[in-house]
Amino acid sequence: MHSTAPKGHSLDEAPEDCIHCEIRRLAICAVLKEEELAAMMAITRYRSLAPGEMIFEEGEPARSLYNVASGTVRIYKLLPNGRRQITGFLFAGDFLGLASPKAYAYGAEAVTEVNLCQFDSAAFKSLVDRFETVKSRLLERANDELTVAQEQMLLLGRKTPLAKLSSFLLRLSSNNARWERPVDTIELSMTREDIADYLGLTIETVSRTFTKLKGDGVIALPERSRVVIREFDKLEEIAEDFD
Amino acid sequence: MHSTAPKGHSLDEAPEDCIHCEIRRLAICAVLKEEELAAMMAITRYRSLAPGEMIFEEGEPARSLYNVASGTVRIYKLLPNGRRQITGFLFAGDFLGLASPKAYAYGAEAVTEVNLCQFDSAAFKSLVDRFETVKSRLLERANDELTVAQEQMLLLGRKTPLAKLSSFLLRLSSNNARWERPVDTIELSMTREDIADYLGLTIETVSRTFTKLKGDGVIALPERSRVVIREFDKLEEIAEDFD
DNA sequence: GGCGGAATTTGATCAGGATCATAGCTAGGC
DNA sequence: GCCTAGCTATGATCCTGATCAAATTCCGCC
Repeated sequence: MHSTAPKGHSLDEAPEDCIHCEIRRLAICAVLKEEELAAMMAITRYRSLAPGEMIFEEGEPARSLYNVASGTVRIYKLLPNGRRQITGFLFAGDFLGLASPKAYAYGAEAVTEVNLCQFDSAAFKSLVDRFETVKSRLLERANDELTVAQEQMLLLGRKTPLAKLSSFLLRLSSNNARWERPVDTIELSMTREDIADYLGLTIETVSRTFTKLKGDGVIALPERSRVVIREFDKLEEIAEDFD
Repeated sequence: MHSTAPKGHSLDEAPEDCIHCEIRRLAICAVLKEEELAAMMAITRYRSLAPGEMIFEEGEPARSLYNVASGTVRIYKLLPNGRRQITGFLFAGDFLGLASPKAYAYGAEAVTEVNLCQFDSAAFKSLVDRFETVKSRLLERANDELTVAQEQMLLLGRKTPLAKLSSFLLRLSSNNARWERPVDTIELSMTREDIADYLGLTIETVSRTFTKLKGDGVIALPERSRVVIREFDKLEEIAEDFD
C-alpha cells in the first residue's frame, strides 16, 4: 500500500537523488556542497504517504526528522476533549521535526499525497555536528518558524474571522511566490475543517467567511478548492484588521 | 511585604561579572567555560529599565540581543487598530532577540524593573561562530521556544477562558520550579491587562475567571498579585479542558 | 492617615461566532 | 451516467465572552 517505492513518475515525486532535487534550493540542504550531499543521501530514506496517513504522533519518541519533498503536511496538537489545533501546514522544502528534543511536541499527518525525505535523528544530529553550515541553517529556520508562530498567535488571539481567513490566503499566496507560481491563484489542498482548526474557528464560520469575501468581490471561488484573489490590496487591508 | 527590587543593591540586580552570575546556570551562557565567558563579557553592556520602559519596537533594525538578568519582560505584536497580542513573558535567564534576522519581529517592554545584559548583534554573531556550543545552545533554545509557541497556539485557538488562565498559572508555577522557588505561590508581576493580551481575552474576562477559580477553591488570591494554588491536580485538569 | 488615580472587580447588555439542523454539491465507484 | 458519502454552504438559535458602565479596592504620595 504505502511502500517507499513510488508507483509512477512525476515532478511531484521524491527524487531519490539529492543532486538533481528541485526542492533543494529552498530546503535545508541548499547549503550543502555536492560532496556533503552524499553524506546526507547516505542517511536518507524516502517515504510516500497517502492523504490522511499519519507521519508521527504527539508524544512519540522523535526517532526521525523529515524534509517535505512534495505535498502538504499538517502538524497539530489535541486536547483531551478532542478539540484540535493545527499549528502549521508544511509544504515542499519545509523541514519537519524541529522543536522536538526527545518526543514530538505535535502530531503530523499527510493532507495530500506526500513524499518525504526521512532522516534518522541520531544520524542527522551527527551530520549537523560535522557540517556547521547545516546547524546555522537550522537555526535560521527555527528563527523563521518562531516569527511565523508569533504572527499566528496574533492571528489567533486578536484577529476577526475575516482577518484570519484573509491572512491565511495571503500566506498561501506568498508560498506560491516562493516557488515562482502565480500569486493570485491558490489551490487549497486542505479541507474547510483543517482551515478551521488552523484559524481557531469552526467550519461553518470558515465557510461563511469565504462567502463574505466572495460577495465583496475580494476573491473568487471557481472551485471549492481554488481561490482567485481579485483585489490583493483589499485583502491585505482586511488581513490587518483595520477598523 | 515588598518584593520589588530596591534602587540600591540587591540580589535581583544585574551582576556586572558573568563568573559569579547566578542567572548563568539557566541562561545561554551556561555552556561557556570561564575563559569563554571573558569573551562574552567583553561584548556585554548592562542596562537597567524602569517598569513600562521600551526595550525595542517591532520593525526596528535588530542591533542588539539580550539576556534577561532580572525582572519580567513582555514581547508583543500590535494590529493597526490598536489591539495587542503579547506573545510571551520573559524572566531571568531568558534570551531576548531570537527570531530576528534583520528587524525585530515584535516589540519588547519592561513589565517590572528589569536588568539586561545587552549584546551587539554583530559581535554576538561572531562570538556564536567562535563558540560552537553557543550555537547549539541557541538552537536548543529556539526549539524550546517553538514548543512553547505551539502550546500557546493550542491555548489561543482552542481553550476556554478557564483553561487559558489555568494553563497560564501552571506555566508561572513551573517557572518557579526552574528557580527552586515554591511552586504553589505565584507572584503576578504583570497586570490583568497584560494577562488578557497574552491569553486572547479581555481584562473583565480575566478578572471574572480569577473570581471563578477562587470561588471553586482551586486558588486563593491573598493579594491582587499573589496567587496561591490550593488544588494543583484540579488546576491541571481545568487547564487541559476536560469536558 | 487621608487623597487621588489607577487597577480591579462586578454588573448589565449585546453581539459575534458556536452550535444545531438541513440542504446542496461534488467526486469517486460501479 | 447515476448513486452515495462526505464535504460544503446556508439557515435558525443559543450562549459565551465582549462591550459598556459603575463600584470598589489598592497603592503611592503628601
